[in-house]
Amino acid sequence: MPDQSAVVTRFAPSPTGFLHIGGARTALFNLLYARHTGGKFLLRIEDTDRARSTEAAVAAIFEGLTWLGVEHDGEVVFQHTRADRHREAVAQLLSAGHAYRDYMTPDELEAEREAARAEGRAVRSPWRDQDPPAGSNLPHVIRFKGPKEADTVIDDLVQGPVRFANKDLDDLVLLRSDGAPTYNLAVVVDDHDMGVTHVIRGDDHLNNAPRQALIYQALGWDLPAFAHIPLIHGPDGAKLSKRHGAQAVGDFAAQGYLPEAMRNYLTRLGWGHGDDEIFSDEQAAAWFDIRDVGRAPARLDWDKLASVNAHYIREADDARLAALTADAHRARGEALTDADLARLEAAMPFMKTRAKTIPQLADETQFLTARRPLHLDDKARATLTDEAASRLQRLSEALAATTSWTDPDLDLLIKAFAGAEGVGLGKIGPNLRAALTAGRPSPDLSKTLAALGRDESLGRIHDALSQRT
RNA sequence: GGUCCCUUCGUCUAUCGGUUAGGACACUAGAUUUUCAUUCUAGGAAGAGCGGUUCGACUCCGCUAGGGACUGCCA
Repeated sequence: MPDQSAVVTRFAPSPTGFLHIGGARTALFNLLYARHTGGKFLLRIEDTDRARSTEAAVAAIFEGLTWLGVEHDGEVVFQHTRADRHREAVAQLLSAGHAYRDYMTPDELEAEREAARAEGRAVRSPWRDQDPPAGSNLPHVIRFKGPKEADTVIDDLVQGPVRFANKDLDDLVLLRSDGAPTYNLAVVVDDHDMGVTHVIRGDDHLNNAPRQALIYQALGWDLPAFAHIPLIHGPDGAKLSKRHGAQAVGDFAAQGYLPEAMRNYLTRLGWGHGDDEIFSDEQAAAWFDIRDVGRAPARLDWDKLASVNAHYIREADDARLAALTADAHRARGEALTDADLARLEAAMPFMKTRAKTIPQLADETQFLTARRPLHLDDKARATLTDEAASRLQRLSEALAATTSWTDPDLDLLIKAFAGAEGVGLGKIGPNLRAALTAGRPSPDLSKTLAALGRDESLGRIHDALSQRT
């Protein structure tokens, strides 16, 4: 016997563009709440507006959610396939006197809208309380006939109780003149039929909630719990848009953020669990309660996102990071060899602590994939005096002679060499580094040598020596 | 214009009437250091304003200001 009290949440995007980061967070909160309560998380595509919905947008939503790791339970519901069921609900409303046919022309509607705005009242149709015109074959929409007295209170899980006066609510269009159902009708019917118990969505829908609640009541259905979460804003506090650098989840993927970092960051944005900043998916599910979500819109903070990302990069598998970093190199037009790939992976344990994003990791590993001969700049050449060059030559010979080309041993070798030469590392490091990387950032010299390998290292030193003027 | 929502360090947040208002990111200073980073230590930084309620308000109420959403035969 199914548990009648089990929680069912859903994410219901409309496929009219990319998957917005705010939508992604809404999906994440729905997922988290479902996991927290042991319930189900469903996905529904709100494509009742056939003209604006596209296949590409549907694909972008699936792709974005998959990348983020927000996986739904059960089959995806496409809202437009349920139009007959929606019309059935409207027929029920009509026969019960909770809906009416509205024959206003576009011009009449426009005039009424202006009048209503000027008078500071809700839009009203004269057909609400009038018999259909003669013939009644005329084009018309079907509107909900809501009560005009009393109040409707939405006991929102995030916003608290919110009271709306019914007289301020206009009569929603349920069916368009072509017979197609509208959003406000479809959400109610679908959420009910899908058994949704908790409607968690952006707070841009808070004003729709009372109208939808009235439809539930007219249909004789129980109301789900509502939770309207604040939207995500850009760093400047304005609604997130293109000029903020990213708004689609695909943008974040392309900019080198890891999905697990995005989940952590997005969960923490607008929600908190004491002082916890970094937490696993399991912890998030265990701690997350929709009631703890904040009521104020949160701003996207690139620095903090980068910091969280840096943490997850350090935790990530080396082979996975090497592959992502290789992709970033290729995206810059570099052709990588198998040797490059091998070096990338071997170097990852100590390279991944140096970057906050994948593109940065590509920057940091440039010294690995650069092609011989590396070109020394004037300054580097100038530092390669006769004395420095002959010392570098001796170091090269010492390196060539070693039988253990590993980080700790190379480190010992360099220090022993400096001791034998009677100079500090400062007399050796800069020249060796210039020869090895030609100014590119690189880790400890011993690590740089180890990552490059014996042949490449020796070759680069040889190249540098031959560039003396 | 109308309806509704929001307001703690620069940012994300903790606090659920009594705290030196805590943490994280960012920032500043110092230490470490063969480049660039990292790491470590220390530091500055907040309750929008005004009235109430209360022995006592960041926490409760009201007003003001500022931000935002909606006001579609879009979702």
